[in-house]
Amino acid sequence: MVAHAERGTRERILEVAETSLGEHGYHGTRLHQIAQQVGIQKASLFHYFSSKEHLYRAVIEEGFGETEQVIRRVLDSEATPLEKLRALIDAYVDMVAAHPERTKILLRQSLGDAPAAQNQPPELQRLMKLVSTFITEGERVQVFASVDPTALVLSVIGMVAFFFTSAPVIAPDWFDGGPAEARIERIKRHTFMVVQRCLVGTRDPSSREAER
Amino acid sequence: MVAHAERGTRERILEVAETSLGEHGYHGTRLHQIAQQVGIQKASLFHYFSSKEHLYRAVIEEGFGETEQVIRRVLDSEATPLEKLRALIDAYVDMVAAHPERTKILLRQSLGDAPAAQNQPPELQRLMKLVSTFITEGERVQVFASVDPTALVLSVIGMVAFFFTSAPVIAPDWFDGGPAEARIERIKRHTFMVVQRCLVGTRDPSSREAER
DNA sequence: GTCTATATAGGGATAGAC
DNA sequence: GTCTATCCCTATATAGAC
Repeated sequence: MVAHAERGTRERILEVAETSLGEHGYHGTRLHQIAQQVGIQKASLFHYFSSKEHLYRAVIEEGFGETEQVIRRVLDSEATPLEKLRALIDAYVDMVAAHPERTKILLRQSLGDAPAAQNQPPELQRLMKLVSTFITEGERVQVFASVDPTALVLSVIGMVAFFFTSAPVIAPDWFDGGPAEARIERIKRHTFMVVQRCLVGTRDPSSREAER
Repeated sequence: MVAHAERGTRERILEVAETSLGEHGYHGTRLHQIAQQVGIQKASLFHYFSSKEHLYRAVIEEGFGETEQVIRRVLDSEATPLEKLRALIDAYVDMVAAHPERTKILLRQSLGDAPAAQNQPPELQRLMKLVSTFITEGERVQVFASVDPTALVLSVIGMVAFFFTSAPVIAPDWFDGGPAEARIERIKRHTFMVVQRCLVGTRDPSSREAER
């Protein structure tokens, strides 16, 4: 929102840490390297974050906070459920594409990459609820076909995250073919296709219009 | 296939290591703990594997080898493409359910959880090709609708893996409700539903029967 | 093949000057 | 608020006896 040509050291640390945590995971991340990339000494990190674990928390919270805002903005908008669905997927895919490291952290987090105690991230669960409630509501109003909403949301999160984080490794030909925008479009289209066929389903749209 | 009441120490190490690597990732895994769980001294591990990295490779190879066998068996069987599709999903879901740790390793591996050099696992890429070729073939013979086969395979891998590895953390209510068998069935049904709607698509089955 | 003991290194974290 | 120096611990790996 604000032009920040001059970002504070704290922000730079968070940014570099996000990349490193995504790339190497919590245990694979070296504070030494973060400091080096920021251009300060390792000891100086401890002026901003009292421990590696605190730094990790800060990164997580920033990432999820932003994601949640994006989701909420879409859900609170004035639009039909189907439009919201598309907007939701668009926004999510854009976010993942713009911040693949953040997505990797999300995936790692849900694989149990955390330092012991804090394995249950309330942020993630809250996000889940938010979206699956939307789908349940759509079902209730008979706009969506009846499916397991949680399963569907999990599917989409897993699928899209997998596209951007794992596909480069296990299907490089597919991923690297063409420019980034084309890839993003392709993934949006595919994802929406899948969701739509599940939620609007086998009945074709024309017959559904008549239904109401 | 063979009754193995007496397994060698090497096998026990591999088993324990698989669990630990799945749970904590490469960098989070402590050889000390593996040894402890096996019931030997840490130093004894080095009699079987010359380094942590070699142990990691061995675990990976064993896991993927078995997975590939399962997939091949299904693809080589005598069955219609649609039956194979269902068998493929069933087999994959069963495998993931039986070895969630192995699946976590797969996910971690594709997130880049490897010790530097070996980031490109040929096993994974080979597996991908195997399945997407099957789908392409089905398309060519006009049994399947025309979709991006790679995207679809990635979707299924990502989705199912996510169900078993991440859902327990981010949607515990959904995951833990009821006995394991019911959960596995639920996931199979959902996954097949998604794939079927994508591949067999909007045309309904009755009209397709007439087609051939 | 398994042990005890030890080498060696690297990583997180602190102390204290500037 | 950033630095240098250093503490302390833990982790991988090796040496060599049994």
